[in-house]
Amino acid sequence: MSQRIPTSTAPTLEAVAARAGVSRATVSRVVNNSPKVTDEVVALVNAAIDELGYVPNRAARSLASRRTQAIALILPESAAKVFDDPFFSNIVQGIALHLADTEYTLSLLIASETASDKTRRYLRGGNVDGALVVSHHSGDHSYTRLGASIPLVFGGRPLNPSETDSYFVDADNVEGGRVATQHLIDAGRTSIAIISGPGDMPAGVDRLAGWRTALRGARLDDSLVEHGDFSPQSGAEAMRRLLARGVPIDGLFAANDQMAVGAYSALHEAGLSVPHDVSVVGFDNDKYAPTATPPLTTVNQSTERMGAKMAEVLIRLIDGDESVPRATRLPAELVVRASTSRRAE
Amino acid sequence: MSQRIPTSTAPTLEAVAARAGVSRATVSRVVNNSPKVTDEVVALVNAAIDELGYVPNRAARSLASRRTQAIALILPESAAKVFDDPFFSNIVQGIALHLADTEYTLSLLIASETASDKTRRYLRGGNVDGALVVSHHSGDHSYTRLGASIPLVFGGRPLNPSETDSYFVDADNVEGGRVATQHLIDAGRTSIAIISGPGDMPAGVDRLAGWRTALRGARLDDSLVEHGDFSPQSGAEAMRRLLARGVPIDGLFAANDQMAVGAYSALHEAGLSVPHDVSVVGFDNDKYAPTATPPLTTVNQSTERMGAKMAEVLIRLIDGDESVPRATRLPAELVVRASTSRRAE
DNA sequence: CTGAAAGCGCTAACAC
DNA sequence: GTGTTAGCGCTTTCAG
Repeated sequence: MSQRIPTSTAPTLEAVAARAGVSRATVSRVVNNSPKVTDEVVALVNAAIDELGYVPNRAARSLASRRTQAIALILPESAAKVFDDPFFSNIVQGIALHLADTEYTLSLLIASETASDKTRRYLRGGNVDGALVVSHHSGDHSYTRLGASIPLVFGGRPLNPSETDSYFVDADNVEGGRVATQHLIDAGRTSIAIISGPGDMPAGVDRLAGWRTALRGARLDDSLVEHGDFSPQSGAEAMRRLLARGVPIDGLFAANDQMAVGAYSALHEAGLSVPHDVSVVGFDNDKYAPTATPPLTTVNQSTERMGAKMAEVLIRLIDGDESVPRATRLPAELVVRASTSRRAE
Repeated sequence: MSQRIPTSTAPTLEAVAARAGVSRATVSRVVNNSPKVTDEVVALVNAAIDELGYVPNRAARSLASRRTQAIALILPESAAKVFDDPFFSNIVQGIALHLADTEYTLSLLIASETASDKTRRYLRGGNVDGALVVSHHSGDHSYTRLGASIPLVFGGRPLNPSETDSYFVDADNVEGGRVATQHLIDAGRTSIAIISGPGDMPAGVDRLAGWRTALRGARLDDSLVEHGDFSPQSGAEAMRRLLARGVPIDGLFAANDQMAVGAYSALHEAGLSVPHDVSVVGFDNDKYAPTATPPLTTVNQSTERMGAKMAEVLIRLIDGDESVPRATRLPAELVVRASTSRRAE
């Protein structure tokens, strides 16, 4: 009554073999879709499998084949805020959904920076066939070295060019920033500021680069730059600093939606209306964007698709596919909402 | 160049044994903290482990010990919205953080209702030592049967009393509902309505029961009930129906924050002010609560702690702890904000 | 195309 | 306390 009896009900491959009147090797072949088995035998074995409700034991399989059929997702952020951020949520979701169609299992590792040693051991211990590393910060590319012992795919490009030999998938931040800014330009805005991200985060750097490209292309001033840390508060503060410069501003590109919304309040304080006085474009198309007042024009980077793509690339890597490019960039598309409008002539 | 060479660098237990001059069994004992090993030998073995950078192979260990050191988290919701909901995000986080202190690994399973057969197979295939099942809906207790073959812990109590023999951890919704309502009563409110959840969701039912208990205790009318589906829209609609009854209402308890916020707009339409005319209490203390206008008084159910508790209970179950109670209820605490005020005399 | 045999790396009785 | 001996359930050469 009190012991957990080992599930004697779990049929083994051997039982299936006996039931089907073949050898264990053959059953194994069928289970693994080996092409070299007669159709008849396949049917026979499958019947036995169904009758017995056989499910292969993953540990045994993994021990014998030296593959785990599992991949790790490492979230090195300060754990406390990991899931608050829609960015992470969506990535996880994209990964999970992609994996649902495969035989792979997802192991979630929240590696607080201090525990990253434990994490390393885990990854090197043959627990997973590969790992996905996601972070907003670039420092977390400290995992890079592990790439030698196990396939690794990063979400977001590495900041450091010397680490350019790691695999990553990233939104096309440069192009996204360019398109966002061009939209402002096309609407007749001529004094366009940016609230950029921290200088050590590739996403921020790249979006800034896109903004600059667009402005230079239109021969407009590209000196209206302030930095935030992607939080709404920092967006509001950056906006105040921009306004304090005394230069009239009629367009704003914020490197993410949260800062854009923060900027809203600073603009409001200053008696400026959005989009009339200042048109605003954000980035991310997170769930606050459509419900902001006014709804925010932004760049959609489909984080979910990014997660799926990361999983896809990793699996190809695990399968030894040599043709996978180091960098995969996902297209960024503009989503126009009410925060931008043509400038009245 | 093109093959993924098996990590020949991974030292085995045998190598450690040789290095330390002991048997493999002894190394195994040390690795597993067996009490019956001399301190000297332990030191010797650990030294060898460090020098070699030995990491036990999980598959082998699991095959031999018949334990996987992994647990599954099953999210049976329509996958699309799983991570949008802070409820899930926080639970996952709580689980992940708790597990970080253990030897257990978390496998994420997003089981779309249709795929639940694949999920069952997975769970029965000896892939995990136990599983956590989280859902807003009660139908998902369809996993209950699996409880016989593998330890299972549910998030949220089962709706059906016949399933009362499964393990679950839940917020104390009844008490939470009572406290929320009592707060309104204490503030001098005498006509207190509720926007409850769907009748088939335990959380809704329990919160309603708490509301009723408080009102009856104060001998107040408990007929002002309308149901919503936990969405803001449904909250607004339910509020309109309540107002349409023609009975003056000066207090409202909404079964979750999102419906409370929905009710805000309906009250606003009707020209009623919060908290002056109608004081409002929500439930969940989700992230919209503090930023609503006015900030919402609500019941905090600490979903993150719930996740952690679920993991804790499951692990105790896996360890054969017989003393774990079937039900674990987490205290719900009132968080007072500006949406409630004393009624002017 | 199928079977036989040899492990994968570790744990768990059982002896000593 | 420590070593010996069997496997855990599966994959994988190697024959046939």
